[in-house]
Amino acid sequence: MTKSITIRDVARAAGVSRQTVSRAFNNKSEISPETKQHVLEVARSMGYRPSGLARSLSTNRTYTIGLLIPDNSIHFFALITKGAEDAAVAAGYSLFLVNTLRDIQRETIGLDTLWDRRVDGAILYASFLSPQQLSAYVDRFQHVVFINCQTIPTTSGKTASINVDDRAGARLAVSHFIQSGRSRIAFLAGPLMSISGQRRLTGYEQGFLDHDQTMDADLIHQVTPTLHTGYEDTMTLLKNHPDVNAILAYNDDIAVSAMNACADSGRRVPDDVAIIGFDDIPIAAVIRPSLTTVRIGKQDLGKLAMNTLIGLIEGENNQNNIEIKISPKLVIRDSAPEIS
Amino acid sequence: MTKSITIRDVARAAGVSRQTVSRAFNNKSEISPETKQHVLEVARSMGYRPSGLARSLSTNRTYTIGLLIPDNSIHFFALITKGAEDAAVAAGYSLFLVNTLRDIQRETIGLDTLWDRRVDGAILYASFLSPQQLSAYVDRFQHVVFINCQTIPTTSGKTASINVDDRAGARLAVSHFIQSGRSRIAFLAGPLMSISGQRRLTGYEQGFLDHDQTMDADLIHQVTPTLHTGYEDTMTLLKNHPDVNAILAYNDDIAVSAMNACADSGRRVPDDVAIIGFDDIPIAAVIRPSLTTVRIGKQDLGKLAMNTLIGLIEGENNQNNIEIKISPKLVIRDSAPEIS
DNA sequence: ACCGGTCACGTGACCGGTCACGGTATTGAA
DNA sequence: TTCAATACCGTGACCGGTCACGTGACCGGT
Repeated sequence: MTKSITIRDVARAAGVSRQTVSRAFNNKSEISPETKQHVLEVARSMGYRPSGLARSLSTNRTYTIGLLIPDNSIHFFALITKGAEDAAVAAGYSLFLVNTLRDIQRETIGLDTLWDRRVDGAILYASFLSPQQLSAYVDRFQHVVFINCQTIPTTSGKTASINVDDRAGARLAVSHFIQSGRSRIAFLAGPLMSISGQRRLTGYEQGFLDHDQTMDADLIHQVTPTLHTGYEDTMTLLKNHPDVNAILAYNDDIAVSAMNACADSGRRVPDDVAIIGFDDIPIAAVIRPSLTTVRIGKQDLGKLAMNTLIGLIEGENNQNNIEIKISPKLVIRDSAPEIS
Repeated sequence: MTKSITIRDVARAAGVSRQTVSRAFNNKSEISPETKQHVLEVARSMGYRPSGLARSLSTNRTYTIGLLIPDNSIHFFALITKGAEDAAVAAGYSLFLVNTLRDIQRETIGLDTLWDRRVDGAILYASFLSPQQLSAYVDRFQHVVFINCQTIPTTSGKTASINVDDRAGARLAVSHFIQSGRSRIAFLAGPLMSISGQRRLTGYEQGFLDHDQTMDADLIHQVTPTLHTGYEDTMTLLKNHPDVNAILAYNDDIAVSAMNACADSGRRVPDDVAIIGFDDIPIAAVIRPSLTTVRIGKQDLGKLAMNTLIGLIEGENNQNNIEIKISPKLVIRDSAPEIS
C-alpha cells in the first residue's frame, strides 16, 4: 500500500504550483519550456502519473468507451471487438468489454455499470431490450453507436447507427446459385428474432424474385446457430427434399455441419449440392472443400463503429443520427464455385 | 448535455443529508428502513445513479480490472476473456480489455493506461517485456495475476501466477502416439520465444524419454502459428521424411493445415499419419476426420484467473505469490484414435 | 434525576485533479 | 516615463462522492 503520489507532491518537489504541473502534463501553452522539462523530469523520477479518476471527475471526460456485445468468444464479435479496441487505443481511449450473452438482465446490468463508470460513449450490438426500455437506458449516455439494432432516438446526446446489409448478402448468394444453374436452394435460417436473421431471410426471398424464380418455402429450415445443430437439420432436409442442389446457411458453422451431412448422405459438394455460408471464419478457406461464403468486414466494422463514436464524442461531426450501411462481399471458393 | 444529478440534489429532494443518501445506496446500517426506502424512491424517480468516478476517487477502489492479452480475436484468448468477463461481472467488477498484439510498445502503453485508470488489479498474459521492465510496470499495481508468464515479485501488492502445464500436454500426446504403435513423430513446433512453445517442445522430448524411445531432432519444424503456414512445412517435412507416421502440431490451426498436406500428398489420416493438435478449437470436433487434440480449459482458466485476482484484491487470501498449475487433457478423436 | 448507550442523521474535510481568475515581471510602443 | 500587452505562474473553489466525527433523541437502569 504505497501511498500514491499526487500532483501536489510533484509540485512541492519541483518547487512549483499544482497548476504548473498540470500544465506540464497537458501541453498547455502558459508554461516555459524549461520549467515544463524540469517538472516532467521530477515527475518521472518520482514515478508520478496523473490519476485519470481525478481528472475525469473534474473534466467530465473519462476517455473510456463501453462495448456491449452478445459474446466475445464468437468469432464474429471477437473481430469486431478487436477492430474497436484498436481504434480506441489509437485515439487514446480504453475499452470496457461487456458480454450480454443475449440475456436481458445481463444487458441491463451492463448498461447500468457503464453508466456508473461514466463512459464517454457506448457501442451497442443488437440489443434485446424493447425500444422503450432501451431508450430509457440509452438516453443517459451522451453518445451511442448502434450496430444491427433499431436506432433509438435520444433526447440529449448524439447517435449513429451502423447496419450490415445482410439482405444484400443473401441476395448475392442466391443469385450466385441461380446463375450457376441451381434453383432448388434450401435455406438453413438462423434465429428469426435476430435482426440479421430476418434480413438474411428477406434477402433469400428477394434473390428468387430478382431472377423471376419461384421460391419454395418448404426449403427454409430454422436452425439455432451453433456448430453441431445444423447437421441433423440438414439430414432431414435432404431426406424430405432429395432434389435440393444448393444450401445457403445462416453462418459458416452451420455450413460446415451441412457439408458433413451432405457427405454422410452420399452427396458430393459442390457437384451434387453447393453450399454457401455467412461470415468467412478463418477455417473456411482451409477446410476441404473450401467454403464459399458471404464475408462481412468485421474488423473494419468494429473500427468504423469506434471511430464514428469518437467522432461524435469529439464533436467533429455535428450531424446527428448518422446511418451507415456495410455491404458484404461474396467470397467464392470450392463449395460453390463460379461455374457449375 | 443534461447536467448530471448529484447526491446533493437527491439529498435536497428527499429532505435528508448527502451522507444519508450515501448510506441508502451502500446498505449501511445507520439508517432507518423507512428513510432508506424513501431516499431510494426519490433517487429512482430522479434517475440518479451514484458516480463511480467520485466514489472511486475517495475510496481508492475502482472495481475495474485490466486484462492484457496478445489478441482477443484468437480463439484461445477469446475464451479466456469470456471466462474472465463472466467472473468479473459476477463479482461486480468491470473489465478493461487491452490487446498487446505481441508488441512491446502496445504492451507498455496498455500498462500505463491501466495504471492511469487506477484498476484494482490486472491479469497479464505472457508479457513480452523483460523481467526488469515488467517489474517496474507491475510494481505500481496492487494486485496482479500472471498467466503463462514469468512471475515477477512485487515490492508492494500481491501476486499470483497461473501456468498451463503445456509440457504435460505434449507428453500426453507423444505417449498416445507411442502407445498406439507410432514412433516417427514429427513436431510442428510453435514460436520458441513463447513460453508455451518452449514447454511443449520439452514435453515432446520428455514423451520419448518416458517410453525409452529415441527422439529424432530432424522431425522438429518450427512454424509460425497461423492457419496457412503449416501446410508448406508439412509438405516439405513429409517429402524429406516419408516414414513419418504421426504429427504433433503446436495448435489446431496448424494441425488442420497438416491434415490437408497429408491428404494432398496421398496419405490417409489416421491410417498413414496420425495427427494431434493443441487447443480444441470448436471446429476440431466437426471437421473430417475429427481432430484429436490437447484441450486446455480456457474459459475456466479465465474465470480462475479473475477469481484469484479478486480474491487477492478483497483480501480473502492473505497468502502471496500463489502458484497454480492447469493440467490439459487429451481429447481423443478420429485423427489419432485410441488403438491403431 | 442522572448517566451511559444506542440509533438515526448531519457537517467539515478530503480524494487528486482542473477551472477561472488573479498576480507579477518583462517587453515594446506611445 | 507611462501604459498596455504578453508570458508565466499561483490560489481558491469545485467535480461528486466518502470518511471521521459530532449531535440530538430516546431508552433503560440505578
